[in-house]
Amino acid sequence: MTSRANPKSARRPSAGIPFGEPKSDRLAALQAALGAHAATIRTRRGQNVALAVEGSEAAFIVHAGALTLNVTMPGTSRQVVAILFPGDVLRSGFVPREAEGSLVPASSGELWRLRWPVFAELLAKDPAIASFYHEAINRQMARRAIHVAAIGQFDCQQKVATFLLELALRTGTPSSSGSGVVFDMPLSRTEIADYLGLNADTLSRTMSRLRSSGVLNHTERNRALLRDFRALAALSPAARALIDLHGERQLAAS
Amino acid sequence: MTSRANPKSARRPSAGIPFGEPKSDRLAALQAALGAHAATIRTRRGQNVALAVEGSEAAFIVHAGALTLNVTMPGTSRQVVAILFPGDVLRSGFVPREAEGSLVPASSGELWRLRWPVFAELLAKDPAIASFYHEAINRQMARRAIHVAAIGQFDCQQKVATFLLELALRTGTPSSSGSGVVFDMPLSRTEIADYLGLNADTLSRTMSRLRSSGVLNHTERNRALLRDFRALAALSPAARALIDLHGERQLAAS
DNA sequence: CGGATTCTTGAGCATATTCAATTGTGGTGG
DNA sequence: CCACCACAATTGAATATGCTCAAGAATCCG
Repeated sequence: MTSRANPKSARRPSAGIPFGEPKSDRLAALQAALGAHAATIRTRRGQNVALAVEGSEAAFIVHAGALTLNVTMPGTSRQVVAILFPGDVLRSGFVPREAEGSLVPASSGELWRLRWPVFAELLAKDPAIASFYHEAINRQMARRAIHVAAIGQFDCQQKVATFLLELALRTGTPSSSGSGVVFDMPLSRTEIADYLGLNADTLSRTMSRLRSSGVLNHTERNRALLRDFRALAALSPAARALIDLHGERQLAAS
Repeated sequence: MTSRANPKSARRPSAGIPFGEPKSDRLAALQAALGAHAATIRTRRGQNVALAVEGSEAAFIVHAGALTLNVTMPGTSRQVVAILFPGDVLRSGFVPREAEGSLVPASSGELWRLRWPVFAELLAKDPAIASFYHEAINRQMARRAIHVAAIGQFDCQQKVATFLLELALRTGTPSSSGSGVVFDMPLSRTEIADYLGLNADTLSRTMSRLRSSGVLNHTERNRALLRDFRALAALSPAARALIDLHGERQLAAS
């Protein structure tokens, strides 16, 4: 990982856009290191994953698929606190009690679960696991900072643009037809709205506007084609931060 | 630490309200364990604390005082991502690059700083340090979840009530005159507004309303007297979650 | 193909923002 | 000690942005 305050980091905002590639090799190595300590959970959209194992704290590692981490305060609608993708880590204590926390798969995938004390032990013993964990926490904290800034300061269109950008960077692949990016839409409109602190109606309107302006294009129900990446990036104040964050791995390889 | 999903945790929402007490003993023990590895930084309100040491990542531990962690996306106003109090931990990687991150003391206090690799080493070697760190991350993640829910879903009054509640629980002490709680207001109106994703004008209006309804009372400039804790708690959907989160230490002692 | 769910879209409304004027506070120097 | 300044906080009136509610269209699923 490059150092944070490197005065001139080798980012190329105008050149190739760095899209997330599966880090399956690294996760596979991790799985080997975790050995028999981790329970594998196959996830299916909408089911509820229990945040604790038999009353004790647990650690989760996302292997495949996407999940939403939700919180609901009494009298208000649900808030999607984070969207978890492969490589992300969750400790059940990250969700406040008395807040109706829930972990809900947005698509089918796989999850590894360990009891926290066991995982803590592994963290102390295995430097590779520790490094993975600290990296993951680092990334997730940074992502949350961007998320907080988005829901706190952005207007509706900026929020939506930021969300689409995030999705494109994390799960998108360059489209076969050249200039665009295609990516899955694992979340429903309501879920996206709850993630962005928006009304579902307002969100729908905004996305329609993006579609009619030619930036976006729904091919199928749960799939999107981003026609103009640059135009979308120009709509999101967080574009540079997001590209920097998600392009990190790509940079290391270049 | 109590297990997260203990079916009937021994919380007493209606009985005594658990206010934060200084954990100076635990922090003192930590300081001893950190030994000569940590640099001590005295903070003064408004100064800017560099997030990196000579270009490499750093870890910070708050010993005294309060700090704001800020992020500013181009074209939008600053967002206060978190307010850090004694016992909180920050790794410079938690702040996304390209987001104009800054760490700014809200009051005078003290900060310990280590190079990240050194701290990571200590984490692996010293179980007490590891446990402290994981606890801190746990708490901060949970707090951020509440914060996200607040800026995403709450209306103006709920946001303000939640903020005041958080401050009262984290830094307040029962007032000498009996029923109230007094606490410092380390943040300016603008900073509070940026923390809550509100306009400073709107915030001021809302606080005036709370004051005229008798819940709140400014004694001096940077000090507040919370007259009616229960009334304020009733205004915040996050009240239960916050009390649960900040009352934990108190419970352990009881 | 029908029924349920999700998504879209419009019209009216409410809440928070903007902008500007005013008051209050703290610091500095005469 | 007071006058002065700069800055922070308060408040009002007008505006705008996103929300609510309700109806219709599209999509999914059995």
